[in-house]
Amino acid sequence: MYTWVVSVTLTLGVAPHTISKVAEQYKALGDATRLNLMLAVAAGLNAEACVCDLTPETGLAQSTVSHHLKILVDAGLLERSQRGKWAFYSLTDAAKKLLI
Amino acid sequence: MYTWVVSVTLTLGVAPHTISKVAEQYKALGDATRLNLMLAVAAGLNAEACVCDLTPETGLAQSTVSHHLKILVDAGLLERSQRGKWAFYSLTDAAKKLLI
DNA sequence: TCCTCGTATCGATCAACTTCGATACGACAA
DNA sequence: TTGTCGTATCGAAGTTGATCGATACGAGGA
Repeated sequence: MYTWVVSVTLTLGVAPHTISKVAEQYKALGDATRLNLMLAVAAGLNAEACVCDLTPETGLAQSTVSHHLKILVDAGLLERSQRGKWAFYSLTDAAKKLLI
Repeated sequence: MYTWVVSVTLTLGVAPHTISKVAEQYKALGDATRLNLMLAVAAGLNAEACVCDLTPETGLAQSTVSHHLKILVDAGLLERSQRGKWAFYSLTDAAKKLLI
């Protein structure tokens, strides 16, 4: 009984093995703290931000913010680039497509 | 230090009090089982499906499927309509906008 | 080299989530 | 009314997740 799977693949272009990856991205965005982090990065100068700026925004511990950022990077929604002592995060193309 | 919040409100149209609602929708989609349920509903005849059809698809217990459907309804992604003994679920407009 | 600062990782704690079986509810048929 | 069938709710068990403080790591400056 995989008829609906075939239909989805054809009409929506979603292959079964990519569903878990998409679910991972949705799950990463499905937390108010992480969604705020994404919006803060998007609103930052040059659409990027470092942990030192993000941490005060959230009111959470620095280790917690770093943990959330890692989840977003693993989901393919953020990119990390080290410049000097600072780590800058920016949105990936996949994130821009997902965020409205 | 709410400058970025204002910026987001203006450029993306996301008011702070709606962020948690959006996060709830993303969280609802951030589960492979629920994402499959959404796709199964979308691929169903007339873009709707009843629990009796959905349960065999997932391989999970009927009570578990019913629980996931409730989460999707609470998030505003599915609509429930009772017809006779059967409960039919269909996608809301919000869900159609979120799913690519 | 040694120290400082920004960031990541670790371990623990508490809350939230997923799943199940059992059971209750509601609509229809006999 | 009584029984059956589809669905929702409940309670419990095990898993996952969010958060923190402490600490380790790494780059730059003194």
